[in-house]
Amino acid sequence: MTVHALPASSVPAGSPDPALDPVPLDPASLDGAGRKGRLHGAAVALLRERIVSGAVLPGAFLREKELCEELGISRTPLREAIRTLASEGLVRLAPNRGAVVSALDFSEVEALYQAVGQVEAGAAKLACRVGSDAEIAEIRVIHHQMMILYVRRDLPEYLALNQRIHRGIVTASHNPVLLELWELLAPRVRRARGLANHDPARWDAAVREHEEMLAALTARDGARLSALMEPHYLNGLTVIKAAAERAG
Amino acid sequence: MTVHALPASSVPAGSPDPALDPVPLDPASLDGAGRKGRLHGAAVALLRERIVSGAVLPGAFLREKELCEELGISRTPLREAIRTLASEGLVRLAPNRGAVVSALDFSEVEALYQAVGQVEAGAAKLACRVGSDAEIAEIRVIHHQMMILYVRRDLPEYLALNQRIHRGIVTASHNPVLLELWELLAPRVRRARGLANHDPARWDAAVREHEEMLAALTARDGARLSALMEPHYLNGLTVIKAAAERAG
DNA sequence: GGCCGCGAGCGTGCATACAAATTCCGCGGG
DNA sequence: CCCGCGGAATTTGTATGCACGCTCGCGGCC
Repeated sequence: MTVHALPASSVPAGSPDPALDPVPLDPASLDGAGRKGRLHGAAVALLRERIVSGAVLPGAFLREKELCEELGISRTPLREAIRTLASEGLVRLAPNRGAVVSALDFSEVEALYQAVGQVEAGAAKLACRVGSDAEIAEIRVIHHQMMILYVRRDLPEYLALNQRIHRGIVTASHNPVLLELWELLAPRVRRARGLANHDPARWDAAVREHEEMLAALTARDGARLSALMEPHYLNGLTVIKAAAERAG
Repeated sequence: MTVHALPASSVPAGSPDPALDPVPLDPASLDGAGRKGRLHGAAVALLRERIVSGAVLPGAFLREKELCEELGISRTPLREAIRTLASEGLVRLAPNRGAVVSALDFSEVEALYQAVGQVEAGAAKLACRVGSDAEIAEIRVIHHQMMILYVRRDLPEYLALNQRIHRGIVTASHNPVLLELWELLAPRVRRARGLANHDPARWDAAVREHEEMLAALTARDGARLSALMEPHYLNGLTVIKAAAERAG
């Protein structure tokens, strides 16, 4: 797993000292997901993307001073950003010793997928009961768009729409707590997914499962949709397990 | 809105100005649940207890300066504490407008109970599969202790053991993510429970359900235990709904 | 030669000062 | 009498300085 040892992926190698190049933040990371102030939310988004994408390795320490100079912000918003990441489970906080990017062994991923599957299964039951026709129709539209990307073998865009479908089902449950749990786990899922290169056979199977899921959702068969979604994530676990065993 | 006239439950009324009485924090709140430093963790525990117990009403603003003077700490750890509470869903963060204690109407509680029931149902299945005999035996012990408190009509202690049983089942699932989700939701559950005075009829029904749950757990019948636990919370919802309708 | 104690360096935890944003109150105009 | 507007006060967001705790390396001791 050759991840670059260079901690910063966004800073070009032109300026040797990041402190002399105080670009206040990458404006591209200024998405609407920021919670409070602009700096805090931007720092969360940037660091989260770095961890999820694997730009920083598990076990790496997040030193405040270093990140402050790199991002061009102060320690106060950075500390709050790190705390937010800790609540998402991406980093672990050691008392008086800072934050370390959490490990991601196979058992953790298995537990994560079980939990997400359970959340989605519960949301699926509710979505079939209380979801609006418009919401289900939108999911169907995204599904078909995703199928186009499947035949085109456009994996990144496929995964993006895939996530939107799953999120849409949880949203259709009209249960803000389930949605909150799902949003909390979503970054970790994206991170785990990056561990294994997507297996073509698994991709085909996942598409078939999605076809069945859409049918169950259209029929508003909550029990069937729930039974389909709960193992949906676990089915993909075998690929990750194989990759983890190859990597040691 | 008449939020508590007495801001501090721990500060005796002897000193009119809390700023002149910088008791650094109530040592009783210095429990081990604190995450990082002592001040931050203690502030979290104290504020959380206040919200859960209803000492501060929904919709009340958490003004930083006021709480700082009252707790005798600075704004930095207090802000991190508020952020932790926000991640637990006890307060909501408004950009540039501070933190407000989240509302708790019936639909929110219903969503919360559905979510917690789903998490516990998933954990129940796993606990029956991978839980150790020692863990199940401990749950059985607590169950019997709880039954003693039931016949004694000792509601507070009963609820404490009740929570330990539910937590024990999630722990026995050996799934740290499910446990994390459960711990995240637990304060909100305790808070919602305080809304309604416990109904005797519901108490009897809950005890019968717990008897069935213990039987299913002892038999390691995951499907049955899961089917029992998922509606277990929702059954108690009717009492809260009645209380909410009485209160308007 | 190996083990223990100790001090320097580093990094986090906390406190405080400054700045931006929002809200509320008062005033003038319609 | 109601609405719009401007300024001051309050409150959050950010930056920075100080102090404690931890780690690690060196010197002394067994």
